Amino acid sequence: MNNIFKALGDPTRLEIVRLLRDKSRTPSELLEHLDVAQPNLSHHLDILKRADLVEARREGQFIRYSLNMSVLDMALEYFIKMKKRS
Amino acid sequence: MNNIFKALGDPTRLEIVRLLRDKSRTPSELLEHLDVAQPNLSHHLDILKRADLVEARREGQFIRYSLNMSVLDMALEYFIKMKKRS
DNA sequence: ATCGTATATATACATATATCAATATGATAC
DNA sequence: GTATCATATTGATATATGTATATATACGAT
Repeated sequence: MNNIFKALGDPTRLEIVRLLRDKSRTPSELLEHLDVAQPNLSHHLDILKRADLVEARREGQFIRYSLNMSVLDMALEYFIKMKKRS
Repeated sequence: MNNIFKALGDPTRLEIVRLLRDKSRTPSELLEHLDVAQPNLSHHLDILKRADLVEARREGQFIRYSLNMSVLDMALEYFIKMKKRS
């Protein structure tokens, strides 16, 4: 659980998640909206992938990244449970 | 927003939040449940406080920490909105 | 079919910075 | 003076970012 938050605890990655919220995108598409170097983006995507927040699937020449909703559900559940106890 | 996640992205702090979910506690009470040195706990509490996740109020000799529910609501909202777009 | 080239993405490496944990010290309330 | 808690400092480790390089795919020419 803390890995999910850790992955979200960076402004660039939070922005990536925001962009993927609308639709799945390729790294090069993401680069158009972000002010980071390409290898840097690649690294952030790797962290998000390892936290299971995003999924990658190859589409020919491209790789398409999308949000993993089930992990986002877990995070949502976390806060819902927190409320219940209070 | 990313500061909230950043604050939650550490196992010790997540455990502190879990403990405060039940009831507000003083640092010395928290220490009974955590395997960290006192100054270390103090530092973690400071991070949580700066992220507005917890509030501190002095009670004589003690300081009582409690969860700030409104910020937790914000986090909850964040994930709810994420779902809506998908 | 393979060779060369362009494009998309990842990896390696170096470096700066941030984070964490431990120890020591300081401040406040009793 | 003692208990509770915070702050400062230090050192180790992790993280973020940039540059350079490598890998994978696509595609056209031969």
